[in-house]
Amino acid sequence: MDDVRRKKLEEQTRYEPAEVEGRIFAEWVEGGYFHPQAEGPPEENLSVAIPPPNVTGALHMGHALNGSMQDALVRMNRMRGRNTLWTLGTDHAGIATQAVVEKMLAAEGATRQELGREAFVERVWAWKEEYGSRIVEQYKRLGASCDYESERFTLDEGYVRAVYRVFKRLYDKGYIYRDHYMVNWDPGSHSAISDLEVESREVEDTLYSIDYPVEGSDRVLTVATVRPETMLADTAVAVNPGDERYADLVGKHCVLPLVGRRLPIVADEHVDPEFGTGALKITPGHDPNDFEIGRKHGLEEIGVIGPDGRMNEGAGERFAGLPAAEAQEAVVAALREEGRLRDEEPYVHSVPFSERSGARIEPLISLQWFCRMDELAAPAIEVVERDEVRIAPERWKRVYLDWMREIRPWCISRQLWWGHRIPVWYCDACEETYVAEQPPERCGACDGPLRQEEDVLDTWFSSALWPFATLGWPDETPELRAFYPTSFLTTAREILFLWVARMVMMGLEFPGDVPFRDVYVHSVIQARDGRRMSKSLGTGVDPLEEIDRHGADALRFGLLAMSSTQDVRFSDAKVQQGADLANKLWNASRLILLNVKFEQNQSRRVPNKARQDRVPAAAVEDRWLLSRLEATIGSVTAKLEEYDFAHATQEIYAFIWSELCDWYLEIVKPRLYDREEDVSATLLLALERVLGLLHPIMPFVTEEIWSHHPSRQGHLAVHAFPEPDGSLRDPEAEAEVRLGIELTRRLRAWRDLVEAPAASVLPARAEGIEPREFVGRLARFEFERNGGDPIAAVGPVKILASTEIDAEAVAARLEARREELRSEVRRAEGKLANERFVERAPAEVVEEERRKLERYRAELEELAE
RNA sequence: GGGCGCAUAGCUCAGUUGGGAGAGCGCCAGCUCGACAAGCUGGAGGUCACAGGUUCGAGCCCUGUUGCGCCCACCA
Repeated sequence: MDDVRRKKLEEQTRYEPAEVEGRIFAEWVEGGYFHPQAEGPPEENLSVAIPPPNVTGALHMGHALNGSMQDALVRMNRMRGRNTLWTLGTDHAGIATQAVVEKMLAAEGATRQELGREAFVERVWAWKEEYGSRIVEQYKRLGASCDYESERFTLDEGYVRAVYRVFKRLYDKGYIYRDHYMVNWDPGSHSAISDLEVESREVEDTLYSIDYPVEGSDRVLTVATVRPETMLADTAVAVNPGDERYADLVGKHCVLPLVGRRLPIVADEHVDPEFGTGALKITPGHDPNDFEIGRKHGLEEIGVIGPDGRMNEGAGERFAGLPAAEAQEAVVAALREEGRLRDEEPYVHSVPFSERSGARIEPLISLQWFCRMDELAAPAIEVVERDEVRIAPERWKRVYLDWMREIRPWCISRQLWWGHRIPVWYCDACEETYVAEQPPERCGACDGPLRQEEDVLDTWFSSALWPFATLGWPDETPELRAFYPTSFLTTAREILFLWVARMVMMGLEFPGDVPFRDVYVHSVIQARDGRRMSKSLGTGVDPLEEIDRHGADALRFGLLAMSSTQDVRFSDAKVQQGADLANKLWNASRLILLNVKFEQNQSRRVPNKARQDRVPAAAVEDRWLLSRLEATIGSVTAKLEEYDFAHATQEIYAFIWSELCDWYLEIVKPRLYDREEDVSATLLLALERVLGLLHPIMPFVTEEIWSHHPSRQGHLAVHAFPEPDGSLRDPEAEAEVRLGIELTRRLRAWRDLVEAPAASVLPARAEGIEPREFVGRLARFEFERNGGDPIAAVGPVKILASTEIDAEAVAARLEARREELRSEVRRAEGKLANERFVERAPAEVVEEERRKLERYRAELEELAE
């Protein structure tokens, strides 16, 4: 060790993540450790495709948690020698990105329409080049070991080819089609959106009851609606076929107030006779249900509200041009004037809103592209049923399957400019349509000019191809051969349908295999107060601030420790715990590295009685430590493999803090200061294995400490992960040291109870056992062969009279313990007196109870006055 | 309307197949012990939401109730 580095170890009593992290990360990247060769079969390799963050995005806690999980598993497998790829990239995020750039334009007083499509798209690209890598840089801060050398983007050249290939093939199979259909129109983003991008919220509206006169009669049908302005588009009135009140009216007509249109009265099961009057106005142009009913009965479809949210010509001169909300007031006023408004009352109901823009959805009929899902879903259902794609926790498997079995056509076209422009060309002259991966020159039929479809594809259409498009599909690339299918996906449940399900369908349809073997659905980290973390609520916790404050390792540890299968509140204490652990490990390492005896040729020595060629004379505590570490490695590794990060972190924390630092280091300090060989070998080996085990979770501090370890050859990031080594297990050593620890604890507790001065060394005599040396040292007792009368007993240890101890405190303590024991004896006796317990409980449980009773009685006797 | 999840220490959460309730933080008391005061040692603190049931025995299994959260769904 050179002097400068040694000096650093000696002087730096606190671990400083800020000083370490940037430097270490640069070393990893320089080492090229994160960029694998495309070799070997996928089942031997490990690959993960990062859920691509939006280019507009900033790293939030969800990314940080997800990234911590993936990185833990990726790093563990890389260290195990698997050829490991973690694909990185970003998503063009159509609506979000377009909105950001439009906002910039607005600040300049411009609009995208003024700019024109081509110039606007150029502006977005320019924006992307400048700001789009922000989130990638933020992943680096987290320590994520992604392959930064081959970053992908859903709009890069190769990716577009994949998207067009998929579109063309699905079109040729007849799955993709164009239709006039009811869609969720988002007036905010000015585009259609899919069902999955709609959320419903409770809204208080007014329910209006309107009288529709029946033609040729003085009867009226009273219908109820919260959106009276849509009555202008009514084309029927429906009643339930079983409703006797209206049986005679079915087949007759109503007259639509204000408009005068004749509306057929139809019978349809959908109508609930219990609701209102049992008569339902039918507006196929502006209500999804009515649309269905309308198609069933062949009703006319009239649109009165346009994509701009204003009434169109169909609404009639009186209302055309008004925004829908104003039109509503005008229609109500007009109805009131005509005496058709029977009633109005407050009404709370759920209303669809756009998740993208927050605007209230305007259902309307428009010409859009759709993708039929039934055929794609069928195999995607099977692979999950057969666990070829395993979804954990189990309950999400059912959620996935339930949704897939009810899947409906997907509206894939968006009225945006930023995205994959749909690869369809129209000939206006002869009405031919061309779908192609490459733009056709001219119309093949009439040689006329072609015009490309204006719409772009839903962003999720391209995201669905992520696991294979990033690997070069549709080409048969070496990357695709080596890394597809990917190994696992960790994700938040909110994109289970939006993204995960669609990847499974597309993976099976195109490369022909599942996109990943495991899906782990992790918890959502809520704000500290239990609300959702959200920018608009101001409840977000910024991961980068946490990294600045506590270090990336601390944040990673904290997030993994607080993760769960259920939602959890963000816990500052867990992040702090991570920071404390990094500091603890740093200081323990200083103690070790500055005191061990080390020579090059003994670096791999393993003290263990089972390894006669090594150090047969190793002390029992050395064997205890290595055995405990071995158990911890096995358990932590298993937990990481089953995505149980919370318990993995807790176990490794407990091992380092309690067993390594609180016990082993304290026990061996005298030997360590003597630079004793066995203890040095034990500590160097243990430290190496601990650093390896913890590295996937806390990569920076472990790498930094490793840089001071005398056995170091190369970076820890590519050092061997500690493999299970059964020869290090030593149950006898574990049992023996455990007894010593127990005794030390009881003796310390006894001292505290009788308020013995902290620095005093008390006289004692051990009977029937020979306590290990450390017991007396750590508990501050001097064991004597003879000595005077005992004044108290702690297990096999008799404590002797001493001027340091208050006799009254001892007496009180003894009486308290006797009372405790008497109570335990009563409890055990009662239990054993219960014949049904003795008869029916398993023999070993009863036997255990008897043993306890004996123990309590023996101790009570020992303490008898 | 359907489905799922959650109620355990002051706080945030663990509790695997039923067999004397745990962690971290916080709190109390004591410690400048040659790594770490972001430390060390000891301690207090819980009718496991409520009510029934099954069982020799229930935080855990069953039924119901209450409260909170999430997802799905076309009742105007």
